[in-house]
Order: sequence, then structure tokens, then C-alpha cells
Amino acid sequence: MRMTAQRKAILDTIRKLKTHPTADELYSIVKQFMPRISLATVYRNLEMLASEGYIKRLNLGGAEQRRYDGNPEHHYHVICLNCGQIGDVYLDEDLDINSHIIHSDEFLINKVHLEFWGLCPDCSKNLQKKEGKVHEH
Amino acid sequence: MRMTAQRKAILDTIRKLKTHPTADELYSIVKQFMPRISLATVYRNLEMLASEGYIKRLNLGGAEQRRYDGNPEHHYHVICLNCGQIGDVYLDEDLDINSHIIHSDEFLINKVHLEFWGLCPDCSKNLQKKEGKVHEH
DNA sequence: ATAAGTGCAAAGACTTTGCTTATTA
DNA sequence: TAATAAGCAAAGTCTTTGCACTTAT
Repeated sequence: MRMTAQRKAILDTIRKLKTHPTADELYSIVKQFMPRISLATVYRNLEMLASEGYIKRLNLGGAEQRRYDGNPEHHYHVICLNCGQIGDVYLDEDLDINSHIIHSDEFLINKVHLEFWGLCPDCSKNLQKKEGKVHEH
Repeated sequence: MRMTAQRKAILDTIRKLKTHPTADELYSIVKQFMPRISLATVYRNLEMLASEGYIKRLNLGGAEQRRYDGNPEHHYHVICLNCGQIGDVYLDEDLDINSHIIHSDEFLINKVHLEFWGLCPDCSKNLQKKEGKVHEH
């Protein structure tokens, strides 16, 4: 994998972000300092960087669009029910989900994907005051 | 919600299926006995039926397309890494994931989405013989 | 020098919407 | 008979691809 200017810009940018951007979000950011970059290049590089393990492609069930994570370390995510913002979740090693399975249609299970939904700090603060309703997700 | 012939056909069909069909799959099936039905009607009815609680809209991270489940009962899913087939998973009530969270970016967590990946009975049988490789997912 | 990558535009896949006609309650 | 839904086609979103040009090694 060649380290082109575009690829480096994308990797540096996603690493700096604590968010979990979509291709399009990243494109908007990188375009500010590399105006000729194309969205296709961003898509291609995100896939490439993910397949090489530099970043992670997220498969969040709750998200409409595909997102990527500049932190390839093993961890989970929480999606804000109100605004869609995504946070990181770390679990301890003691969790054993498989021992709680009582039926699995005879499938051999070999990995578990976990994702959390809740309220981000901002939204939980705001909703406390307003006692408002949380969006459906 | 009016019970139209189309809506009934869609609901009856998805209830009979043990699979977790996409709108398009359901459309193909229903069209066989109701040839004038349109794909838009299938999409609209699946969303409507899901919002009324008759069926469930699945948000599987691993799936490319949106899927629906004729069984609205609370349960989880397992996706075959090899063929994409989806099975049902039931867990016992003792599982407490929240107590294993060691960091959550200050989000208030209120639900957990779980999904399993593995091999369906057919694929695990076949792969045992061939010692073949499992597809990436 | 050459294989790999870029930009652009077009095509794809999936889903939603607008509008007219049909139908249920 | 009036509000809801269907059918059809068009439009929308997000993502991928083809191709000619460029660039890192």
C-alpha cells in the first residue's frame, strides 16, 4: 500500500477525530485543506485502510450510514438516541455472553457484536431540563 | 390501519417465513400469488407493520440490506459468516452486560443491542468436509 | 518504468416519494 | 364518501466502478 498524500491526509484526519465519521464527513474535512480530493478517493481509502487494520469499519445496526473509527483497538460503541452521536465503550474481560444462550437455531457461534444505545452527555443534560421526549431510533 | 389485501398478504407471508426477509425477497414471494403488488407497497407496509408492532424491523450491523422479522417477540439474531443466513438466538434473563462496562464516554446507556455471527448448520457441515475458508464479512 | 492510486462522472443498489386511481370502513 | 392505501414511475441517498491521467516506489 503506497502512502499517498490523500491517504495520509485521510488517516491523519480520522485519527485526530474522536468522532466516528462517515465517508462524507471525512471528505468535507479533508477537502478544506486538500480541495481537489474526491469522495471516491475517500471511500476507497477508508476501505483500504480498514482492510489493512489501520482503522476500523463500523457496522452499527443503528446507524443509517457506514462509519469508520480511527482507533482500531477492540472496543464497543454507544449511539445517542437523541442526536446520533457515537461514543466509545470498553468492557471488562469477564463478560461471557455465550454461556447465556439458551437457543441458537443450531448455529455455531463464533463472535458477538454488541452495541449500546443511550444518551450522550449533552443530550442527557438538555433533556433533564426540558423533560422532552427522545427520538425514535 | 386498514387491513387491505396487500397488507394481509405481506403479514401472512412474513409470519410463515422462518427467515428474516428483505423487502425485495418478500416482494418476490407475494408477487407469485398477487402479481400486481408493487415493491413500494411492500416497503410501505413493512414499515407500517413494524411501527404498529406486528413485525420487527431488524437493524443488523452485519447485513447489507434491511431485514424484517415476522416474530416480534424479543430475541436476538445470528448471521452466518459464510452464506448470510440469519437464525434466532434466545438468551436467558441473567445476563447483565451493564455491570461489565468500564468506560462509556459519559453516555447514559439504556439499551444494548446484541448480534451474533457464526456458521449456520448447512455451512458448518459443508465447511467441515472441505476445510474451506469462510468469507469475510 | 510500472504498478498503484486519483479524479471525475456515470452507474448501481436500495429505499422513499409524488401523484393519480382504487378501496376500506 | 372520505380518508387511507395501492400502483407506477421518478427521484433520492449512499456507495461503487470505469477510465484516462498521475504519482510513489
